[in-house]
This record gives sequence, structure tokens and C-alpha cells, in this order.
Amino acid sequence: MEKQVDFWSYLKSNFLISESSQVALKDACSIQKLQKNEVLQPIGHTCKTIYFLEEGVARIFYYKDGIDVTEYFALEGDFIARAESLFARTPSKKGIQILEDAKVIAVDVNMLYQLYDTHHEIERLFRLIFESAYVDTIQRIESFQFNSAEERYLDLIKNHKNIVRRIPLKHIASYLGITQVSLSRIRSKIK
Amino acid sequence: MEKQVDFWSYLKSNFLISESSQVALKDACSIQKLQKNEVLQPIGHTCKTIYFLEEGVARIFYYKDGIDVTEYFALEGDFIARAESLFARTPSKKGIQILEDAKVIAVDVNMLYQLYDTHHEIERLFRLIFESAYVDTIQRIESFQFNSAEERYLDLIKNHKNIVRRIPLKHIASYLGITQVSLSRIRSKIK
DNA sequence: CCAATTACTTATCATTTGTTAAAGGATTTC
DNA sequence: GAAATCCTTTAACAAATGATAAGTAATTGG
Repeated sequence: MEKQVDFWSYLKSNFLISESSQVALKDACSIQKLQKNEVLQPIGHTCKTIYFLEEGVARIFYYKDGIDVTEYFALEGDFIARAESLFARTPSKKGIQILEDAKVIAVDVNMLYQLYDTHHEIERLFRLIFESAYVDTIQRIESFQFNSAEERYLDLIKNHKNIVRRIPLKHIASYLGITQVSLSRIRSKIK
Repeated sequence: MEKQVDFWSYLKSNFLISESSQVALKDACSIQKLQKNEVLQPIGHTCKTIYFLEEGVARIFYYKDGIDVTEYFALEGDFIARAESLFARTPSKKGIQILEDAKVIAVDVNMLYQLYDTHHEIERLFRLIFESAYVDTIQRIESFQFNSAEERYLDLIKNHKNIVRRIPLKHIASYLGITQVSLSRIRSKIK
């Protein structure tokens, strides 16, 4: 529980959103408390919720040839959702798991999509949120395209120190696209 | 010039868009004809245009340690834009180059953003377009995370045969995150 | 507090991919 | 159509990463 981020303060300080849109959006939101290791959204489930982490840590994961692979980490102040399932409205082969006791704001997307029709401003809000997530994803592709595993790890330390500090190395390894043994080797080399 | 895709037919058949929105959007659009090897958008330029390819082939590229790297290919019927620059409104370290004589629809984003305010429907249209691009990008990360170069190449043949058929291998190699020599080796192995 | 489990490291060897260099094909340009 | 340039392949060796196994450290649950 390193820091606490309030969803509504976050929205108000980063986006323009009227009082009436806030009130409307609140109806689509609920608070959930979750414990370490809990699976918030199981594999095979069609994503119908966007989460915002106020406290704790979570990850998106899936199995590739029986191996547990982490695709994404969320810390306090991050959104987490399986976008491929959300946008395509198909079952996801990925799940969401809690890595540290968490408090999340759950946004129901069916209600959210209805609000898109009635509150242009809310549609814009989430457009901007996902545009920013899209940019992060593009940058991640770059890091895979022509950086060595060592460079990717050093970047992670530099830009997301809290991930490295708080999350088991095995998950970080798969996130970086390497085995845990390989990450361990890299760590001992750069020390 | 394998096929031809009309921008407006494409929009009308894939999205709900009223006659009046179409008329408004047309004002933000222009047609450009470009020749092979031409640089449509130079490196260092802040992206202010979204392109749709009606004919031809284009790529997004950048230099990593002096090496030419292709990040994205667009064929007929694809959009192409440097999203990280577009959304962050910062200069891009990437450029757009034409690989086969092309005819593109250029959408001016300054005008487009104004239309977002007046035509909710147009904002939605581009939200959906970029959501779909976002999903593609997530899938690309997956392919990097735990597929070998050979698997990535086989996937490309399977899912984007036209890329392999029409684009020089050196560009395909960097797109896959490997050297051209390595791609050549893979090709001779799987034959 | 102990036993069991989970997390991390180290070592060895195999495989994949990178690097460099050279050569043969294909394409472009004049 | 010849020269020049660009594209692709091949080969030999180097470096990075994977696979397996074993051991140590840390954490968890009773």
C-alpha cells in the first residue's frame, strides 16, 4: 500500500468533465476490495468492466504453451482492462489477477456505452484514456523490436521502478518476454 | 495496385455515419497521389494527418542506432498515422514512406478535432477506428512476447500474405524484430 | 517455530539470433 | 543494354537466450 489515488480526483485533474457527467458516470461505477492472488476476471470471460486501481497491484496474464505470461501490470493510478475483449466483445484468453491487496473502481461498460450516447463528454473522456493506453502499447512494441532483454529490463527499472520493486521476478521476466533464468542472469551481470 | 478501396464506401459499410456527418468530414479530407519511395511524413514532424490508403503500400519507420526499422505496414484499406505523435501532440521520431505508388485520403486532424466538438458521431467513428488499431497493437505485443522469429514470420505469412508478397524482405525483417540475414535463414529452413 | 511451498540464483549445454563478409540476382538508371 | 545500385542468400563465427537441473533464500501456513 505505497500510495493512494482517488479515481475522481484523478479524472478531475486530468480531464474536463462536468458535474453532471460525473454524477452520471458514478452510476456506472462501483468499488471492490480484493485480496492478493485473487482472480478478478477469469480467462475465457468476455471483458465487461474497466477497472481503475486506487490501491494495490494487478496484472493481465494468459497461458502460452502452458507457461504463465504476464502481459500488463497495473499499479495505483492505472487502469486495467482486457481491451481486445472489451472492444471486440469476444471472450478473452487472458485473465486479471490481483498481486497486492487492492481497492478498485469498477466501471460497467454496458452502462458506460449507454452514457456514451447521452454524454458526449464521457465518450471523449474514455477515448482520451484509451488513446493514452494505445501510445503506451506502441512504445512497448518498440522496446521489443530492437532492444535486448537487458535493455528492456534497464528501461523498466528506469521508468517503472515500482514494478521491479513490488512484483515477483518471474512475472517481470515473462512481461519482458524472457525466462526467469535469463532475467536472473541479467540481474547478476548488471550489479 | 492489387485492389482498390474507396474510403467512403469503407466508412459507410463499417460504421454508422449520417449524411450530414459525411459532408462535414469531407471538408477535412483531401486526396493525395504519391510515388514509390516518397516520404509522406518526415521524421521529426508532428503528426497532424491521418491517412487512409486507397491504393498502394506505405510504412512507418524510424532509425534505431542508425538502423532502419519498420514499425508498421499499411496496404489498401488500411489507415496509417503516427499515433504517439498525434495523441501526444509531440514531434515524432518516426516517418511515413510510400513503398508502392499510392493514392491516399488525408484527414486533417485539426479540422477533425473541431468536428469532434460539433459532430459526436465523427468522434465516435474515429474512437472506433483507433480502438481497432489498439487491439491490433496488443496482438502484436503478444507475438513478440513469446514467439520465436520463425513463428512470427509464419504468422505473418498466414495473416498478412500480401505484406510478404509485396514488401522487400529487409523491411519485413525489421518489422519482425530480426535482421535480414536471420529472416533469410528462416525462409530457407521452412521451404 | 517448523515444515512446506514458493521465489530466486547458478551452472551447464543446446538453440536461436546477431555480426560480418562475400557473392549472386534483380532492378533501376542513364 | 551496361553500369550501378539495391536486394537476397549463404557461410562462419560470436553472443544472447532457452532448457534443464540443482541448490539456496524467502515466504507462507499450520
